[in-house]
Amino acid sequence: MKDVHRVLIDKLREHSRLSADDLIAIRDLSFTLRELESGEDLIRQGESPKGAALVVDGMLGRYHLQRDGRRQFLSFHMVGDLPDSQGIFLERMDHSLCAIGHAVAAIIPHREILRMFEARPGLGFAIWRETLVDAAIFREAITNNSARTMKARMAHLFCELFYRAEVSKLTDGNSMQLPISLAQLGDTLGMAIATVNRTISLLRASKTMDFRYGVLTIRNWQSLAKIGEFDPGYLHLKRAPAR
Amino acid sequence: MKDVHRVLIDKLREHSRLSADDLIAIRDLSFTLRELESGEDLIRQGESPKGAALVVDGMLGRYHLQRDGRRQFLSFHMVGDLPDSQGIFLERMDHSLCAIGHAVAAIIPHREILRMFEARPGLGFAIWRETLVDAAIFREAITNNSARTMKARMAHLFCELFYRAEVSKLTDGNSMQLPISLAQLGDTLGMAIATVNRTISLLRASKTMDFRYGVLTIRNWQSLAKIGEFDPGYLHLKRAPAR
DNA sequence: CGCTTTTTTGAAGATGGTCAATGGGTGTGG
DNA sequence: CCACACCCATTGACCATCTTCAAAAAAGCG
Repeated sequence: MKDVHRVLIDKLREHSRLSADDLIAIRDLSFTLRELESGEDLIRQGESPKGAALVVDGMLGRYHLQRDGRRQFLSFHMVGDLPDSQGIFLERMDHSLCAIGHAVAAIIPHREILRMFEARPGLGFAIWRETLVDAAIFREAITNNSARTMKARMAHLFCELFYRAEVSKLTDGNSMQLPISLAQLGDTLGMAIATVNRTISLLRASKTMDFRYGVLTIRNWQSLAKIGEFDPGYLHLKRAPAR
Repeated sequence: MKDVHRVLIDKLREHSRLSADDLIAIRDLSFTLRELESGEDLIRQGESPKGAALVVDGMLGRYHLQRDGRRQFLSFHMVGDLPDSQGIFLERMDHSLCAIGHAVAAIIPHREILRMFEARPGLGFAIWRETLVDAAIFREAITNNSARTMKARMAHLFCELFYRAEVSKLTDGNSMQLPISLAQLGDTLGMAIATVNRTISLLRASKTMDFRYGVLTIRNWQSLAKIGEFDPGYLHLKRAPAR
């Protein structure tokens, strides 16, 4: 069984110093586990959650549901992320949250989180910081989907996901689990599924990466990062991987 | 002379209740005024600001500077906004901030803001909430630039700007100041300048809006909102305009 | 009033979307 | 164990849209 509190602690320690009292405060948080099958929604646009989700296993994705029923994916979240921490202060969800592949989330009641913030402001600042990095990732997505070529766009997304996974020790050598379909990639990068396929073929041909069976493999990080114009500064990480 | 503290108080009151002590804490904040001419940078990508800017007059814009020198605008900020409040917790700027037309900003030292958060957590929550709405606006921009037609994209941007301006009482009837060039609109929406012009012509022809001489005029809000698929929910405003 | 910047318009070409068909892999039920 | 069905990936062809390039008109500025 996974230590849920530990997952949060490790995540916050990626950038913030936690005191002994901070650790106690985190360990005091209660939660309920929720297991999700691939594609299942954890919360939907318009709803008002009473708790915040912590990714404990697998991956979650945020998406806007459009009028015509199509989806626009906004971001992907891995173990340790708090993908709907905004719900603590914003009443209604302006987007939905679903499982990308099989996933497990711990739901922590807002009221306990707020109590923790009052008692230990530093923890509030640490989580605030998380939400700010989130925003930086959104900003980068705006630029990615608005100003880059299809090839660069896709390379950038893969670079970001792999880099973040590596920082959180979720990679396996040069590979990582990424149980996402081409259609979902299209809904993320704003391209038609045919283009997604052709673009992936191009990247494969360039020997910089491979993506098959829900597994992303990096073959040449330097080249891939160059193609995707990937500069990890916007992730605001203190402890960057060696690459 | 404008009352800088009042600008911030009014902004926070758009969604948060402030106590008498909160008001005192805000009034205790010191600041330095900075006047910017059109296009001038307030802070650049990579720098580490020591204070946060509050828009006191005019408009500021955030943008990514790309390798090839082109810009991608990320958001626009009006009187009352704190466009770089993220700088309080994130060391380095991952984007730049410039004046859109003539503008005035008040720079408030981070250290005083942090002291205020410790003393009055509720004010921290109010500003945190601001940064979360910011993130929601970024999310909407991802969807806008990735999944909408050129016409819808532009209509949506104009709807958002006008709606936000109206909430902050910055409109003049059906018009607002928007001293932005077509080239900048292109760098915002991810379209070539020729397309920007042709798209604006389309919207003009539809009698839903006009945009000339740095002034945006709404002629038919309902239609424009429909064209842009604009639903203000993501702005998380408590007090919505009558429209 | 002359200069610069911005807007406007036209035409050609590139790019990506749409549509349609094929193939591979997996799971189910007979 | 095989047949079938379904989902997803793959590929090709055509077409619509947007970008690029170029040039003229209009507006802003000293």
